[in-house]
Amino acid sequence: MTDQSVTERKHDAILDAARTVFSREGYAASCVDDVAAEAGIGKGTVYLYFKSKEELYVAALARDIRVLAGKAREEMESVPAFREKVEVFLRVRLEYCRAHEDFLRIYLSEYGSMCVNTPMGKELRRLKRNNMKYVASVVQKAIDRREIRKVSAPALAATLFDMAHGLVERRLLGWKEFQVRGEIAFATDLLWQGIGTGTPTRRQR
Amino acid sequence: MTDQSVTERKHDAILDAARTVFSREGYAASCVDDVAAEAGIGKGTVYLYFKSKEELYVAALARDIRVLAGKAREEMESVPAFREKVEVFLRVRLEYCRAHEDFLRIYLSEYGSMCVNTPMGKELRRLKRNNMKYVASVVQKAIDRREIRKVSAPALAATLFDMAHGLVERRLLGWKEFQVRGEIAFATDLLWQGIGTGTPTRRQR
Amino acid sequence: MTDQSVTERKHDAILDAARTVFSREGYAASCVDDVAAEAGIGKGTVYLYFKSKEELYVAALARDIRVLAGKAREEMESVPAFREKVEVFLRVRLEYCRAHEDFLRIYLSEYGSMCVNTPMGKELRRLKRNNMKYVASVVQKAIDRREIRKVSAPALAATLFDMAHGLVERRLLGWKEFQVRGEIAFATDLLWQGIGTGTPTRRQR
Amino acid sequence: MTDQSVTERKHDAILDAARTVFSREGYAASCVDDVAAEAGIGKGTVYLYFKSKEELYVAALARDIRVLAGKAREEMESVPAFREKVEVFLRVRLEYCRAHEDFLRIYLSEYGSMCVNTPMGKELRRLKRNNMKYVASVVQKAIDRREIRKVSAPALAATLFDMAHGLVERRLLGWKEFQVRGEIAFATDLLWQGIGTGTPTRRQR
DNA sequence: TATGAATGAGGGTTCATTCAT
DNA sequence: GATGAATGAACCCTCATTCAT
Repeated sequence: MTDQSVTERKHDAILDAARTVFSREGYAASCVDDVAAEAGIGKGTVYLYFKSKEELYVAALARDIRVLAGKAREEMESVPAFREKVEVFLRVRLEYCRAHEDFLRIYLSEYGSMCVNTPMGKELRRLKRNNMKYVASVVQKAIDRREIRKVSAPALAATLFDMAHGLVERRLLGWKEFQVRGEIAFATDLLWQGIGTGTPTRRQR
Repeated sequence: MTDQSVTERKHDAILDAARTVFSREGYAASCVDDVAAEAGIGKGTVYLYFKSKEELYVAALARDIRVLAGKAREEMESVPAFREKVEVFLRVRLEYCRAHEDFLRIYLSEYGSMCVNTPMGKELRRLKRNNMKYVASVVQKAIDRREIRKVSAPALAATLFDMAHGLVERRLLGWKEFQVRGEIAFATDLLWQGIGTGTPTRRQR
Repeated sequence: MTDQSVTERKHDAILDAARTVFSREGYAASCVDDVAAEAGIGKGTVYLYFKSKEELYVAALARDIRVLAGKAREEMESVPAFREKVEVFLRVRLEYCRAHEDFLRIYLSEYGSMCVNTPMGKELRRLKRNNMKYVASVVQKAIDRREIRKVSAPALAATLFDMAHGLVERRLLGWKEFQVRGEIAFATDLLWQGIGTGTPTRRQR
Repeated sequence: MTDQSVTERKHDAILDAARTVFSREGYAASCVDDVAAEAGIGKGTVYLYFKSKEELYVAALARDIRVLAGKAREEMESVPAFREKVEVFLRVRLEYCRAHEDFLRIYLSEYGSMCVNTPMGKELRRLKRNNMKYVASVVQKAIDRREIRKVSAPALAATLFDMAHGLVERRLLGWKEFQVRGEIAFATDLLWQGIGTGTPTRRQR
C-alpha cells in the first residue's frame, strides 16, 4: 500500500534524521556524520541520496514546507467562508508547530537563508512565493464575493503569513507574555475588526 | 569631543566590517579573516576586541538592533497619537532597511538563530523581547487613553513586529507582487479598519 | 572455437575498459565505478575478476606490454638483418602508439610507477626487464655475426628502449619541433653512423 | 648571505619534505599530513605556502628540474667542445641522480603525469620543452661549427634527453646487467661512432 | 597595541571494497 | 555468476584561535 520502494523510504528516513539533527543546533553546527548516525546508516549512504549537505538541508526543509502548504490548502478548501479559511490557515500552522517543533526550528531559520544569495535560499524563496500566491488567490476570491472589503490581495496574503509566522515563533520561544489564550481568535478578530474604535480616529482623507 | 577613545572607534569599525561581511554570505560562510580585511586591520586585532566569531556576530547584530530600537523609540515618543506612533514604528524600520540593507540581511537571519539554543540566540532573544515589551507598553497606554479598542497589548505589539518584519523582508527580497504602494498606509489602515465589511459577516460568537 | 570461456572474454573486456578509463585521467583520478560503467557491467563484477583496483591497473598495462613485446619479437624474428630488426622494433612501437594512444598514456606513466616501491611497480619492472633481455640477446647475436661492432649488448638494448620511449612520447605530446620527418630513419641512421664527422674530433682514447 | 627571508626558507623546507614524502610512495599514496610532519610543521601551514597538494607536488618537482637544468647549462657553457658538453650533460644528470635519489623517483614519475591532461602536467611539459630547446640550440651551434655532422638539432637534443633518462632510470632501478661501467663514455662513444662497422652493412639505397 | 604566521581540530566528500540478494 | 546499495576509512582543505614578535 504505502510501499514506496525501499529506496524512497530510506530517502524519507534520511530527511527525518536531517530534520532532527539540523533543528538541534542549526545548519552550520550540524554535521553529516550526525545525520547518518541519527538515521542509523553509514555516512557515505547519505551521499547516495543527496549530493551535498546543503541539498540535504534544503530537501528536508522543502519537504515539510510542501506538506504544510498542502495540509493548509486542503483544509482551507474544505471550508466555504473566508474567515474560516483564515482560521484554518493559522490553525494548521500552529498545529504543525506543536507536532513538529523540530521542523519549526529549521523553518524559522529559513527566513534567514532566504535572504542570502545561495542556491539554497533560491529554492526556498520559490516555494514560499508560490504558497503566498495561492493564499493571495484565495483572498482575491473572497474580495470578489464581497466577503471582505477591497484590499490588496497579495499584501493581505503576505500579512497572513507574517502573522502566522509570528504566532508560531512566539509559541516556539514560549514567550508567555506575548501569547494570548486564543491566538487564532485574536488574530482573526484583529484582522476583521481592526483596532479602531469606530470613532473617526481613523485618518480622514 | 565625541572622541570615543581610539579604541572605541576601532571597536565600531570592526562591527561595521562584520556587518558588511556577514551580510554578504551569511554567518557560516563568512570568516574572521575577511572581517579583518574589510576593517583594514590584522586578524589578531579582531580578537583583542571580541572573544570569538560568534560574539562578534552577535555584537554587530545587537548594536544595530539597539540603534534601530532607539530610533524607533525616540521618534515614537515625539508624536502623540498612537496611530502616528505605529506609522513611525513601521517607517523607521522601513527606512533603516533602505539605508542598511546589509544589516537587514543579518537581521532577518537572526530569526533563525534565535530559535536555536546557542548563547548567541539567547542574547538576541533578550533584546527583541525587551523591544517588544516597550511597544506593548505604548499600546497599553493607547488603550488606556481609549485611542484604540481594548485588545491584548503584548499580542498587538507582537503583531506590529510581525508586520514590520514582513514588510521589510519583502522589500529586501524585492517581491514586487507582494508589495503595495503605500506599505505603511496599507498596514495601518488594515490595523485600524480590519478587513470586515461592517455587515455582520463577522462571526457572532 | 577461440571461445575463451565467456569468463575469459569478460576478463578482457574489463581490461579494455580499464585501459580506456585509466588513460583518460590517470590512475589516481580514475575510479572503479567508471571502469565498470565503461565495460557495461556492475561494479561488483569487476571484483570477481580482479582483486583490487591496483591489480586491475597492472593487469591492463601488463597485457598490452606483453602484446606489444610479442608483436615486436615476432616481427623482429621475421627479418634477418639487425638493422632491419631495429627498424622493426621502433616501427612496431610507433605503430602501436598510433593505434592505441590510450594505452600509451598509461604505458608512459608506467615509467613512474616502476620506480616507486609498490607490488604494482614490481610486476612492471619484471616485464620490462625481460623484454630488454630479449632485445639484448638479439643485439648479442648481431655482434657475434659482426653485423655491428662490439658494444655492450645490454646497454645498446637499453638505449634502443630509451630511443623508442622518446619517439613515442614526443609523438604523443605532439611536440612538432622535436619530431623529424622519418623518425625511424633518423634513429637508425644516428645509431649506425653516429654524429661524428669522421675526422678525429672523437676523443682519442 | 644566503638569507632568504625566513618565509623563503620555510617554503624550501616544505619542498624538501614534499620531495622526500612523494618519492616514498608516489603522489597518490602520499598525504599532505605526512609532508607537514616531515617538515616538522602543522598541516595548515603547508597551505599557507601552497594552494593545493597538486601545486605542492609540481613545485617540488619543478624546483629540482630547474636546479638540474641550471647546473647542466652552467657546466655545459664552461666547456668549449660539443663532445664535452654532452659528457657534462650526462654527468650532471647522473650525479644529481646519485645525490638526490628521492628527487629522481619523482622526476621519473613525471613522464607519466606529463601525458595526462592536468594543469600539473602542463607546467612540467613546459619546463621540459624549454630545457630541450636550450640543448637543441647548443647542438645547432656544434653543427654550425662543424663539430658534428649535420643532423636534426632538436631531434638529437631529444635523443640526448632520452639517453640520459634511460641511464638515470637504470641506475635508480639498480639493473646491473643493463649498466655498463662507463655509462657516459658508452653513450658518447655510441653517439659519435654509431654501431656501424664501417663496412657498408649500412643500408645503401 | 597590533600583527599575521602557525596551528590542528573538524567536516565535507570520495571511493575502494564488501555482501546480501 | 552478477549486481549495486551500503559502508566507513581516508584525505584534502578551511578557518577559528593563539601567541611570539
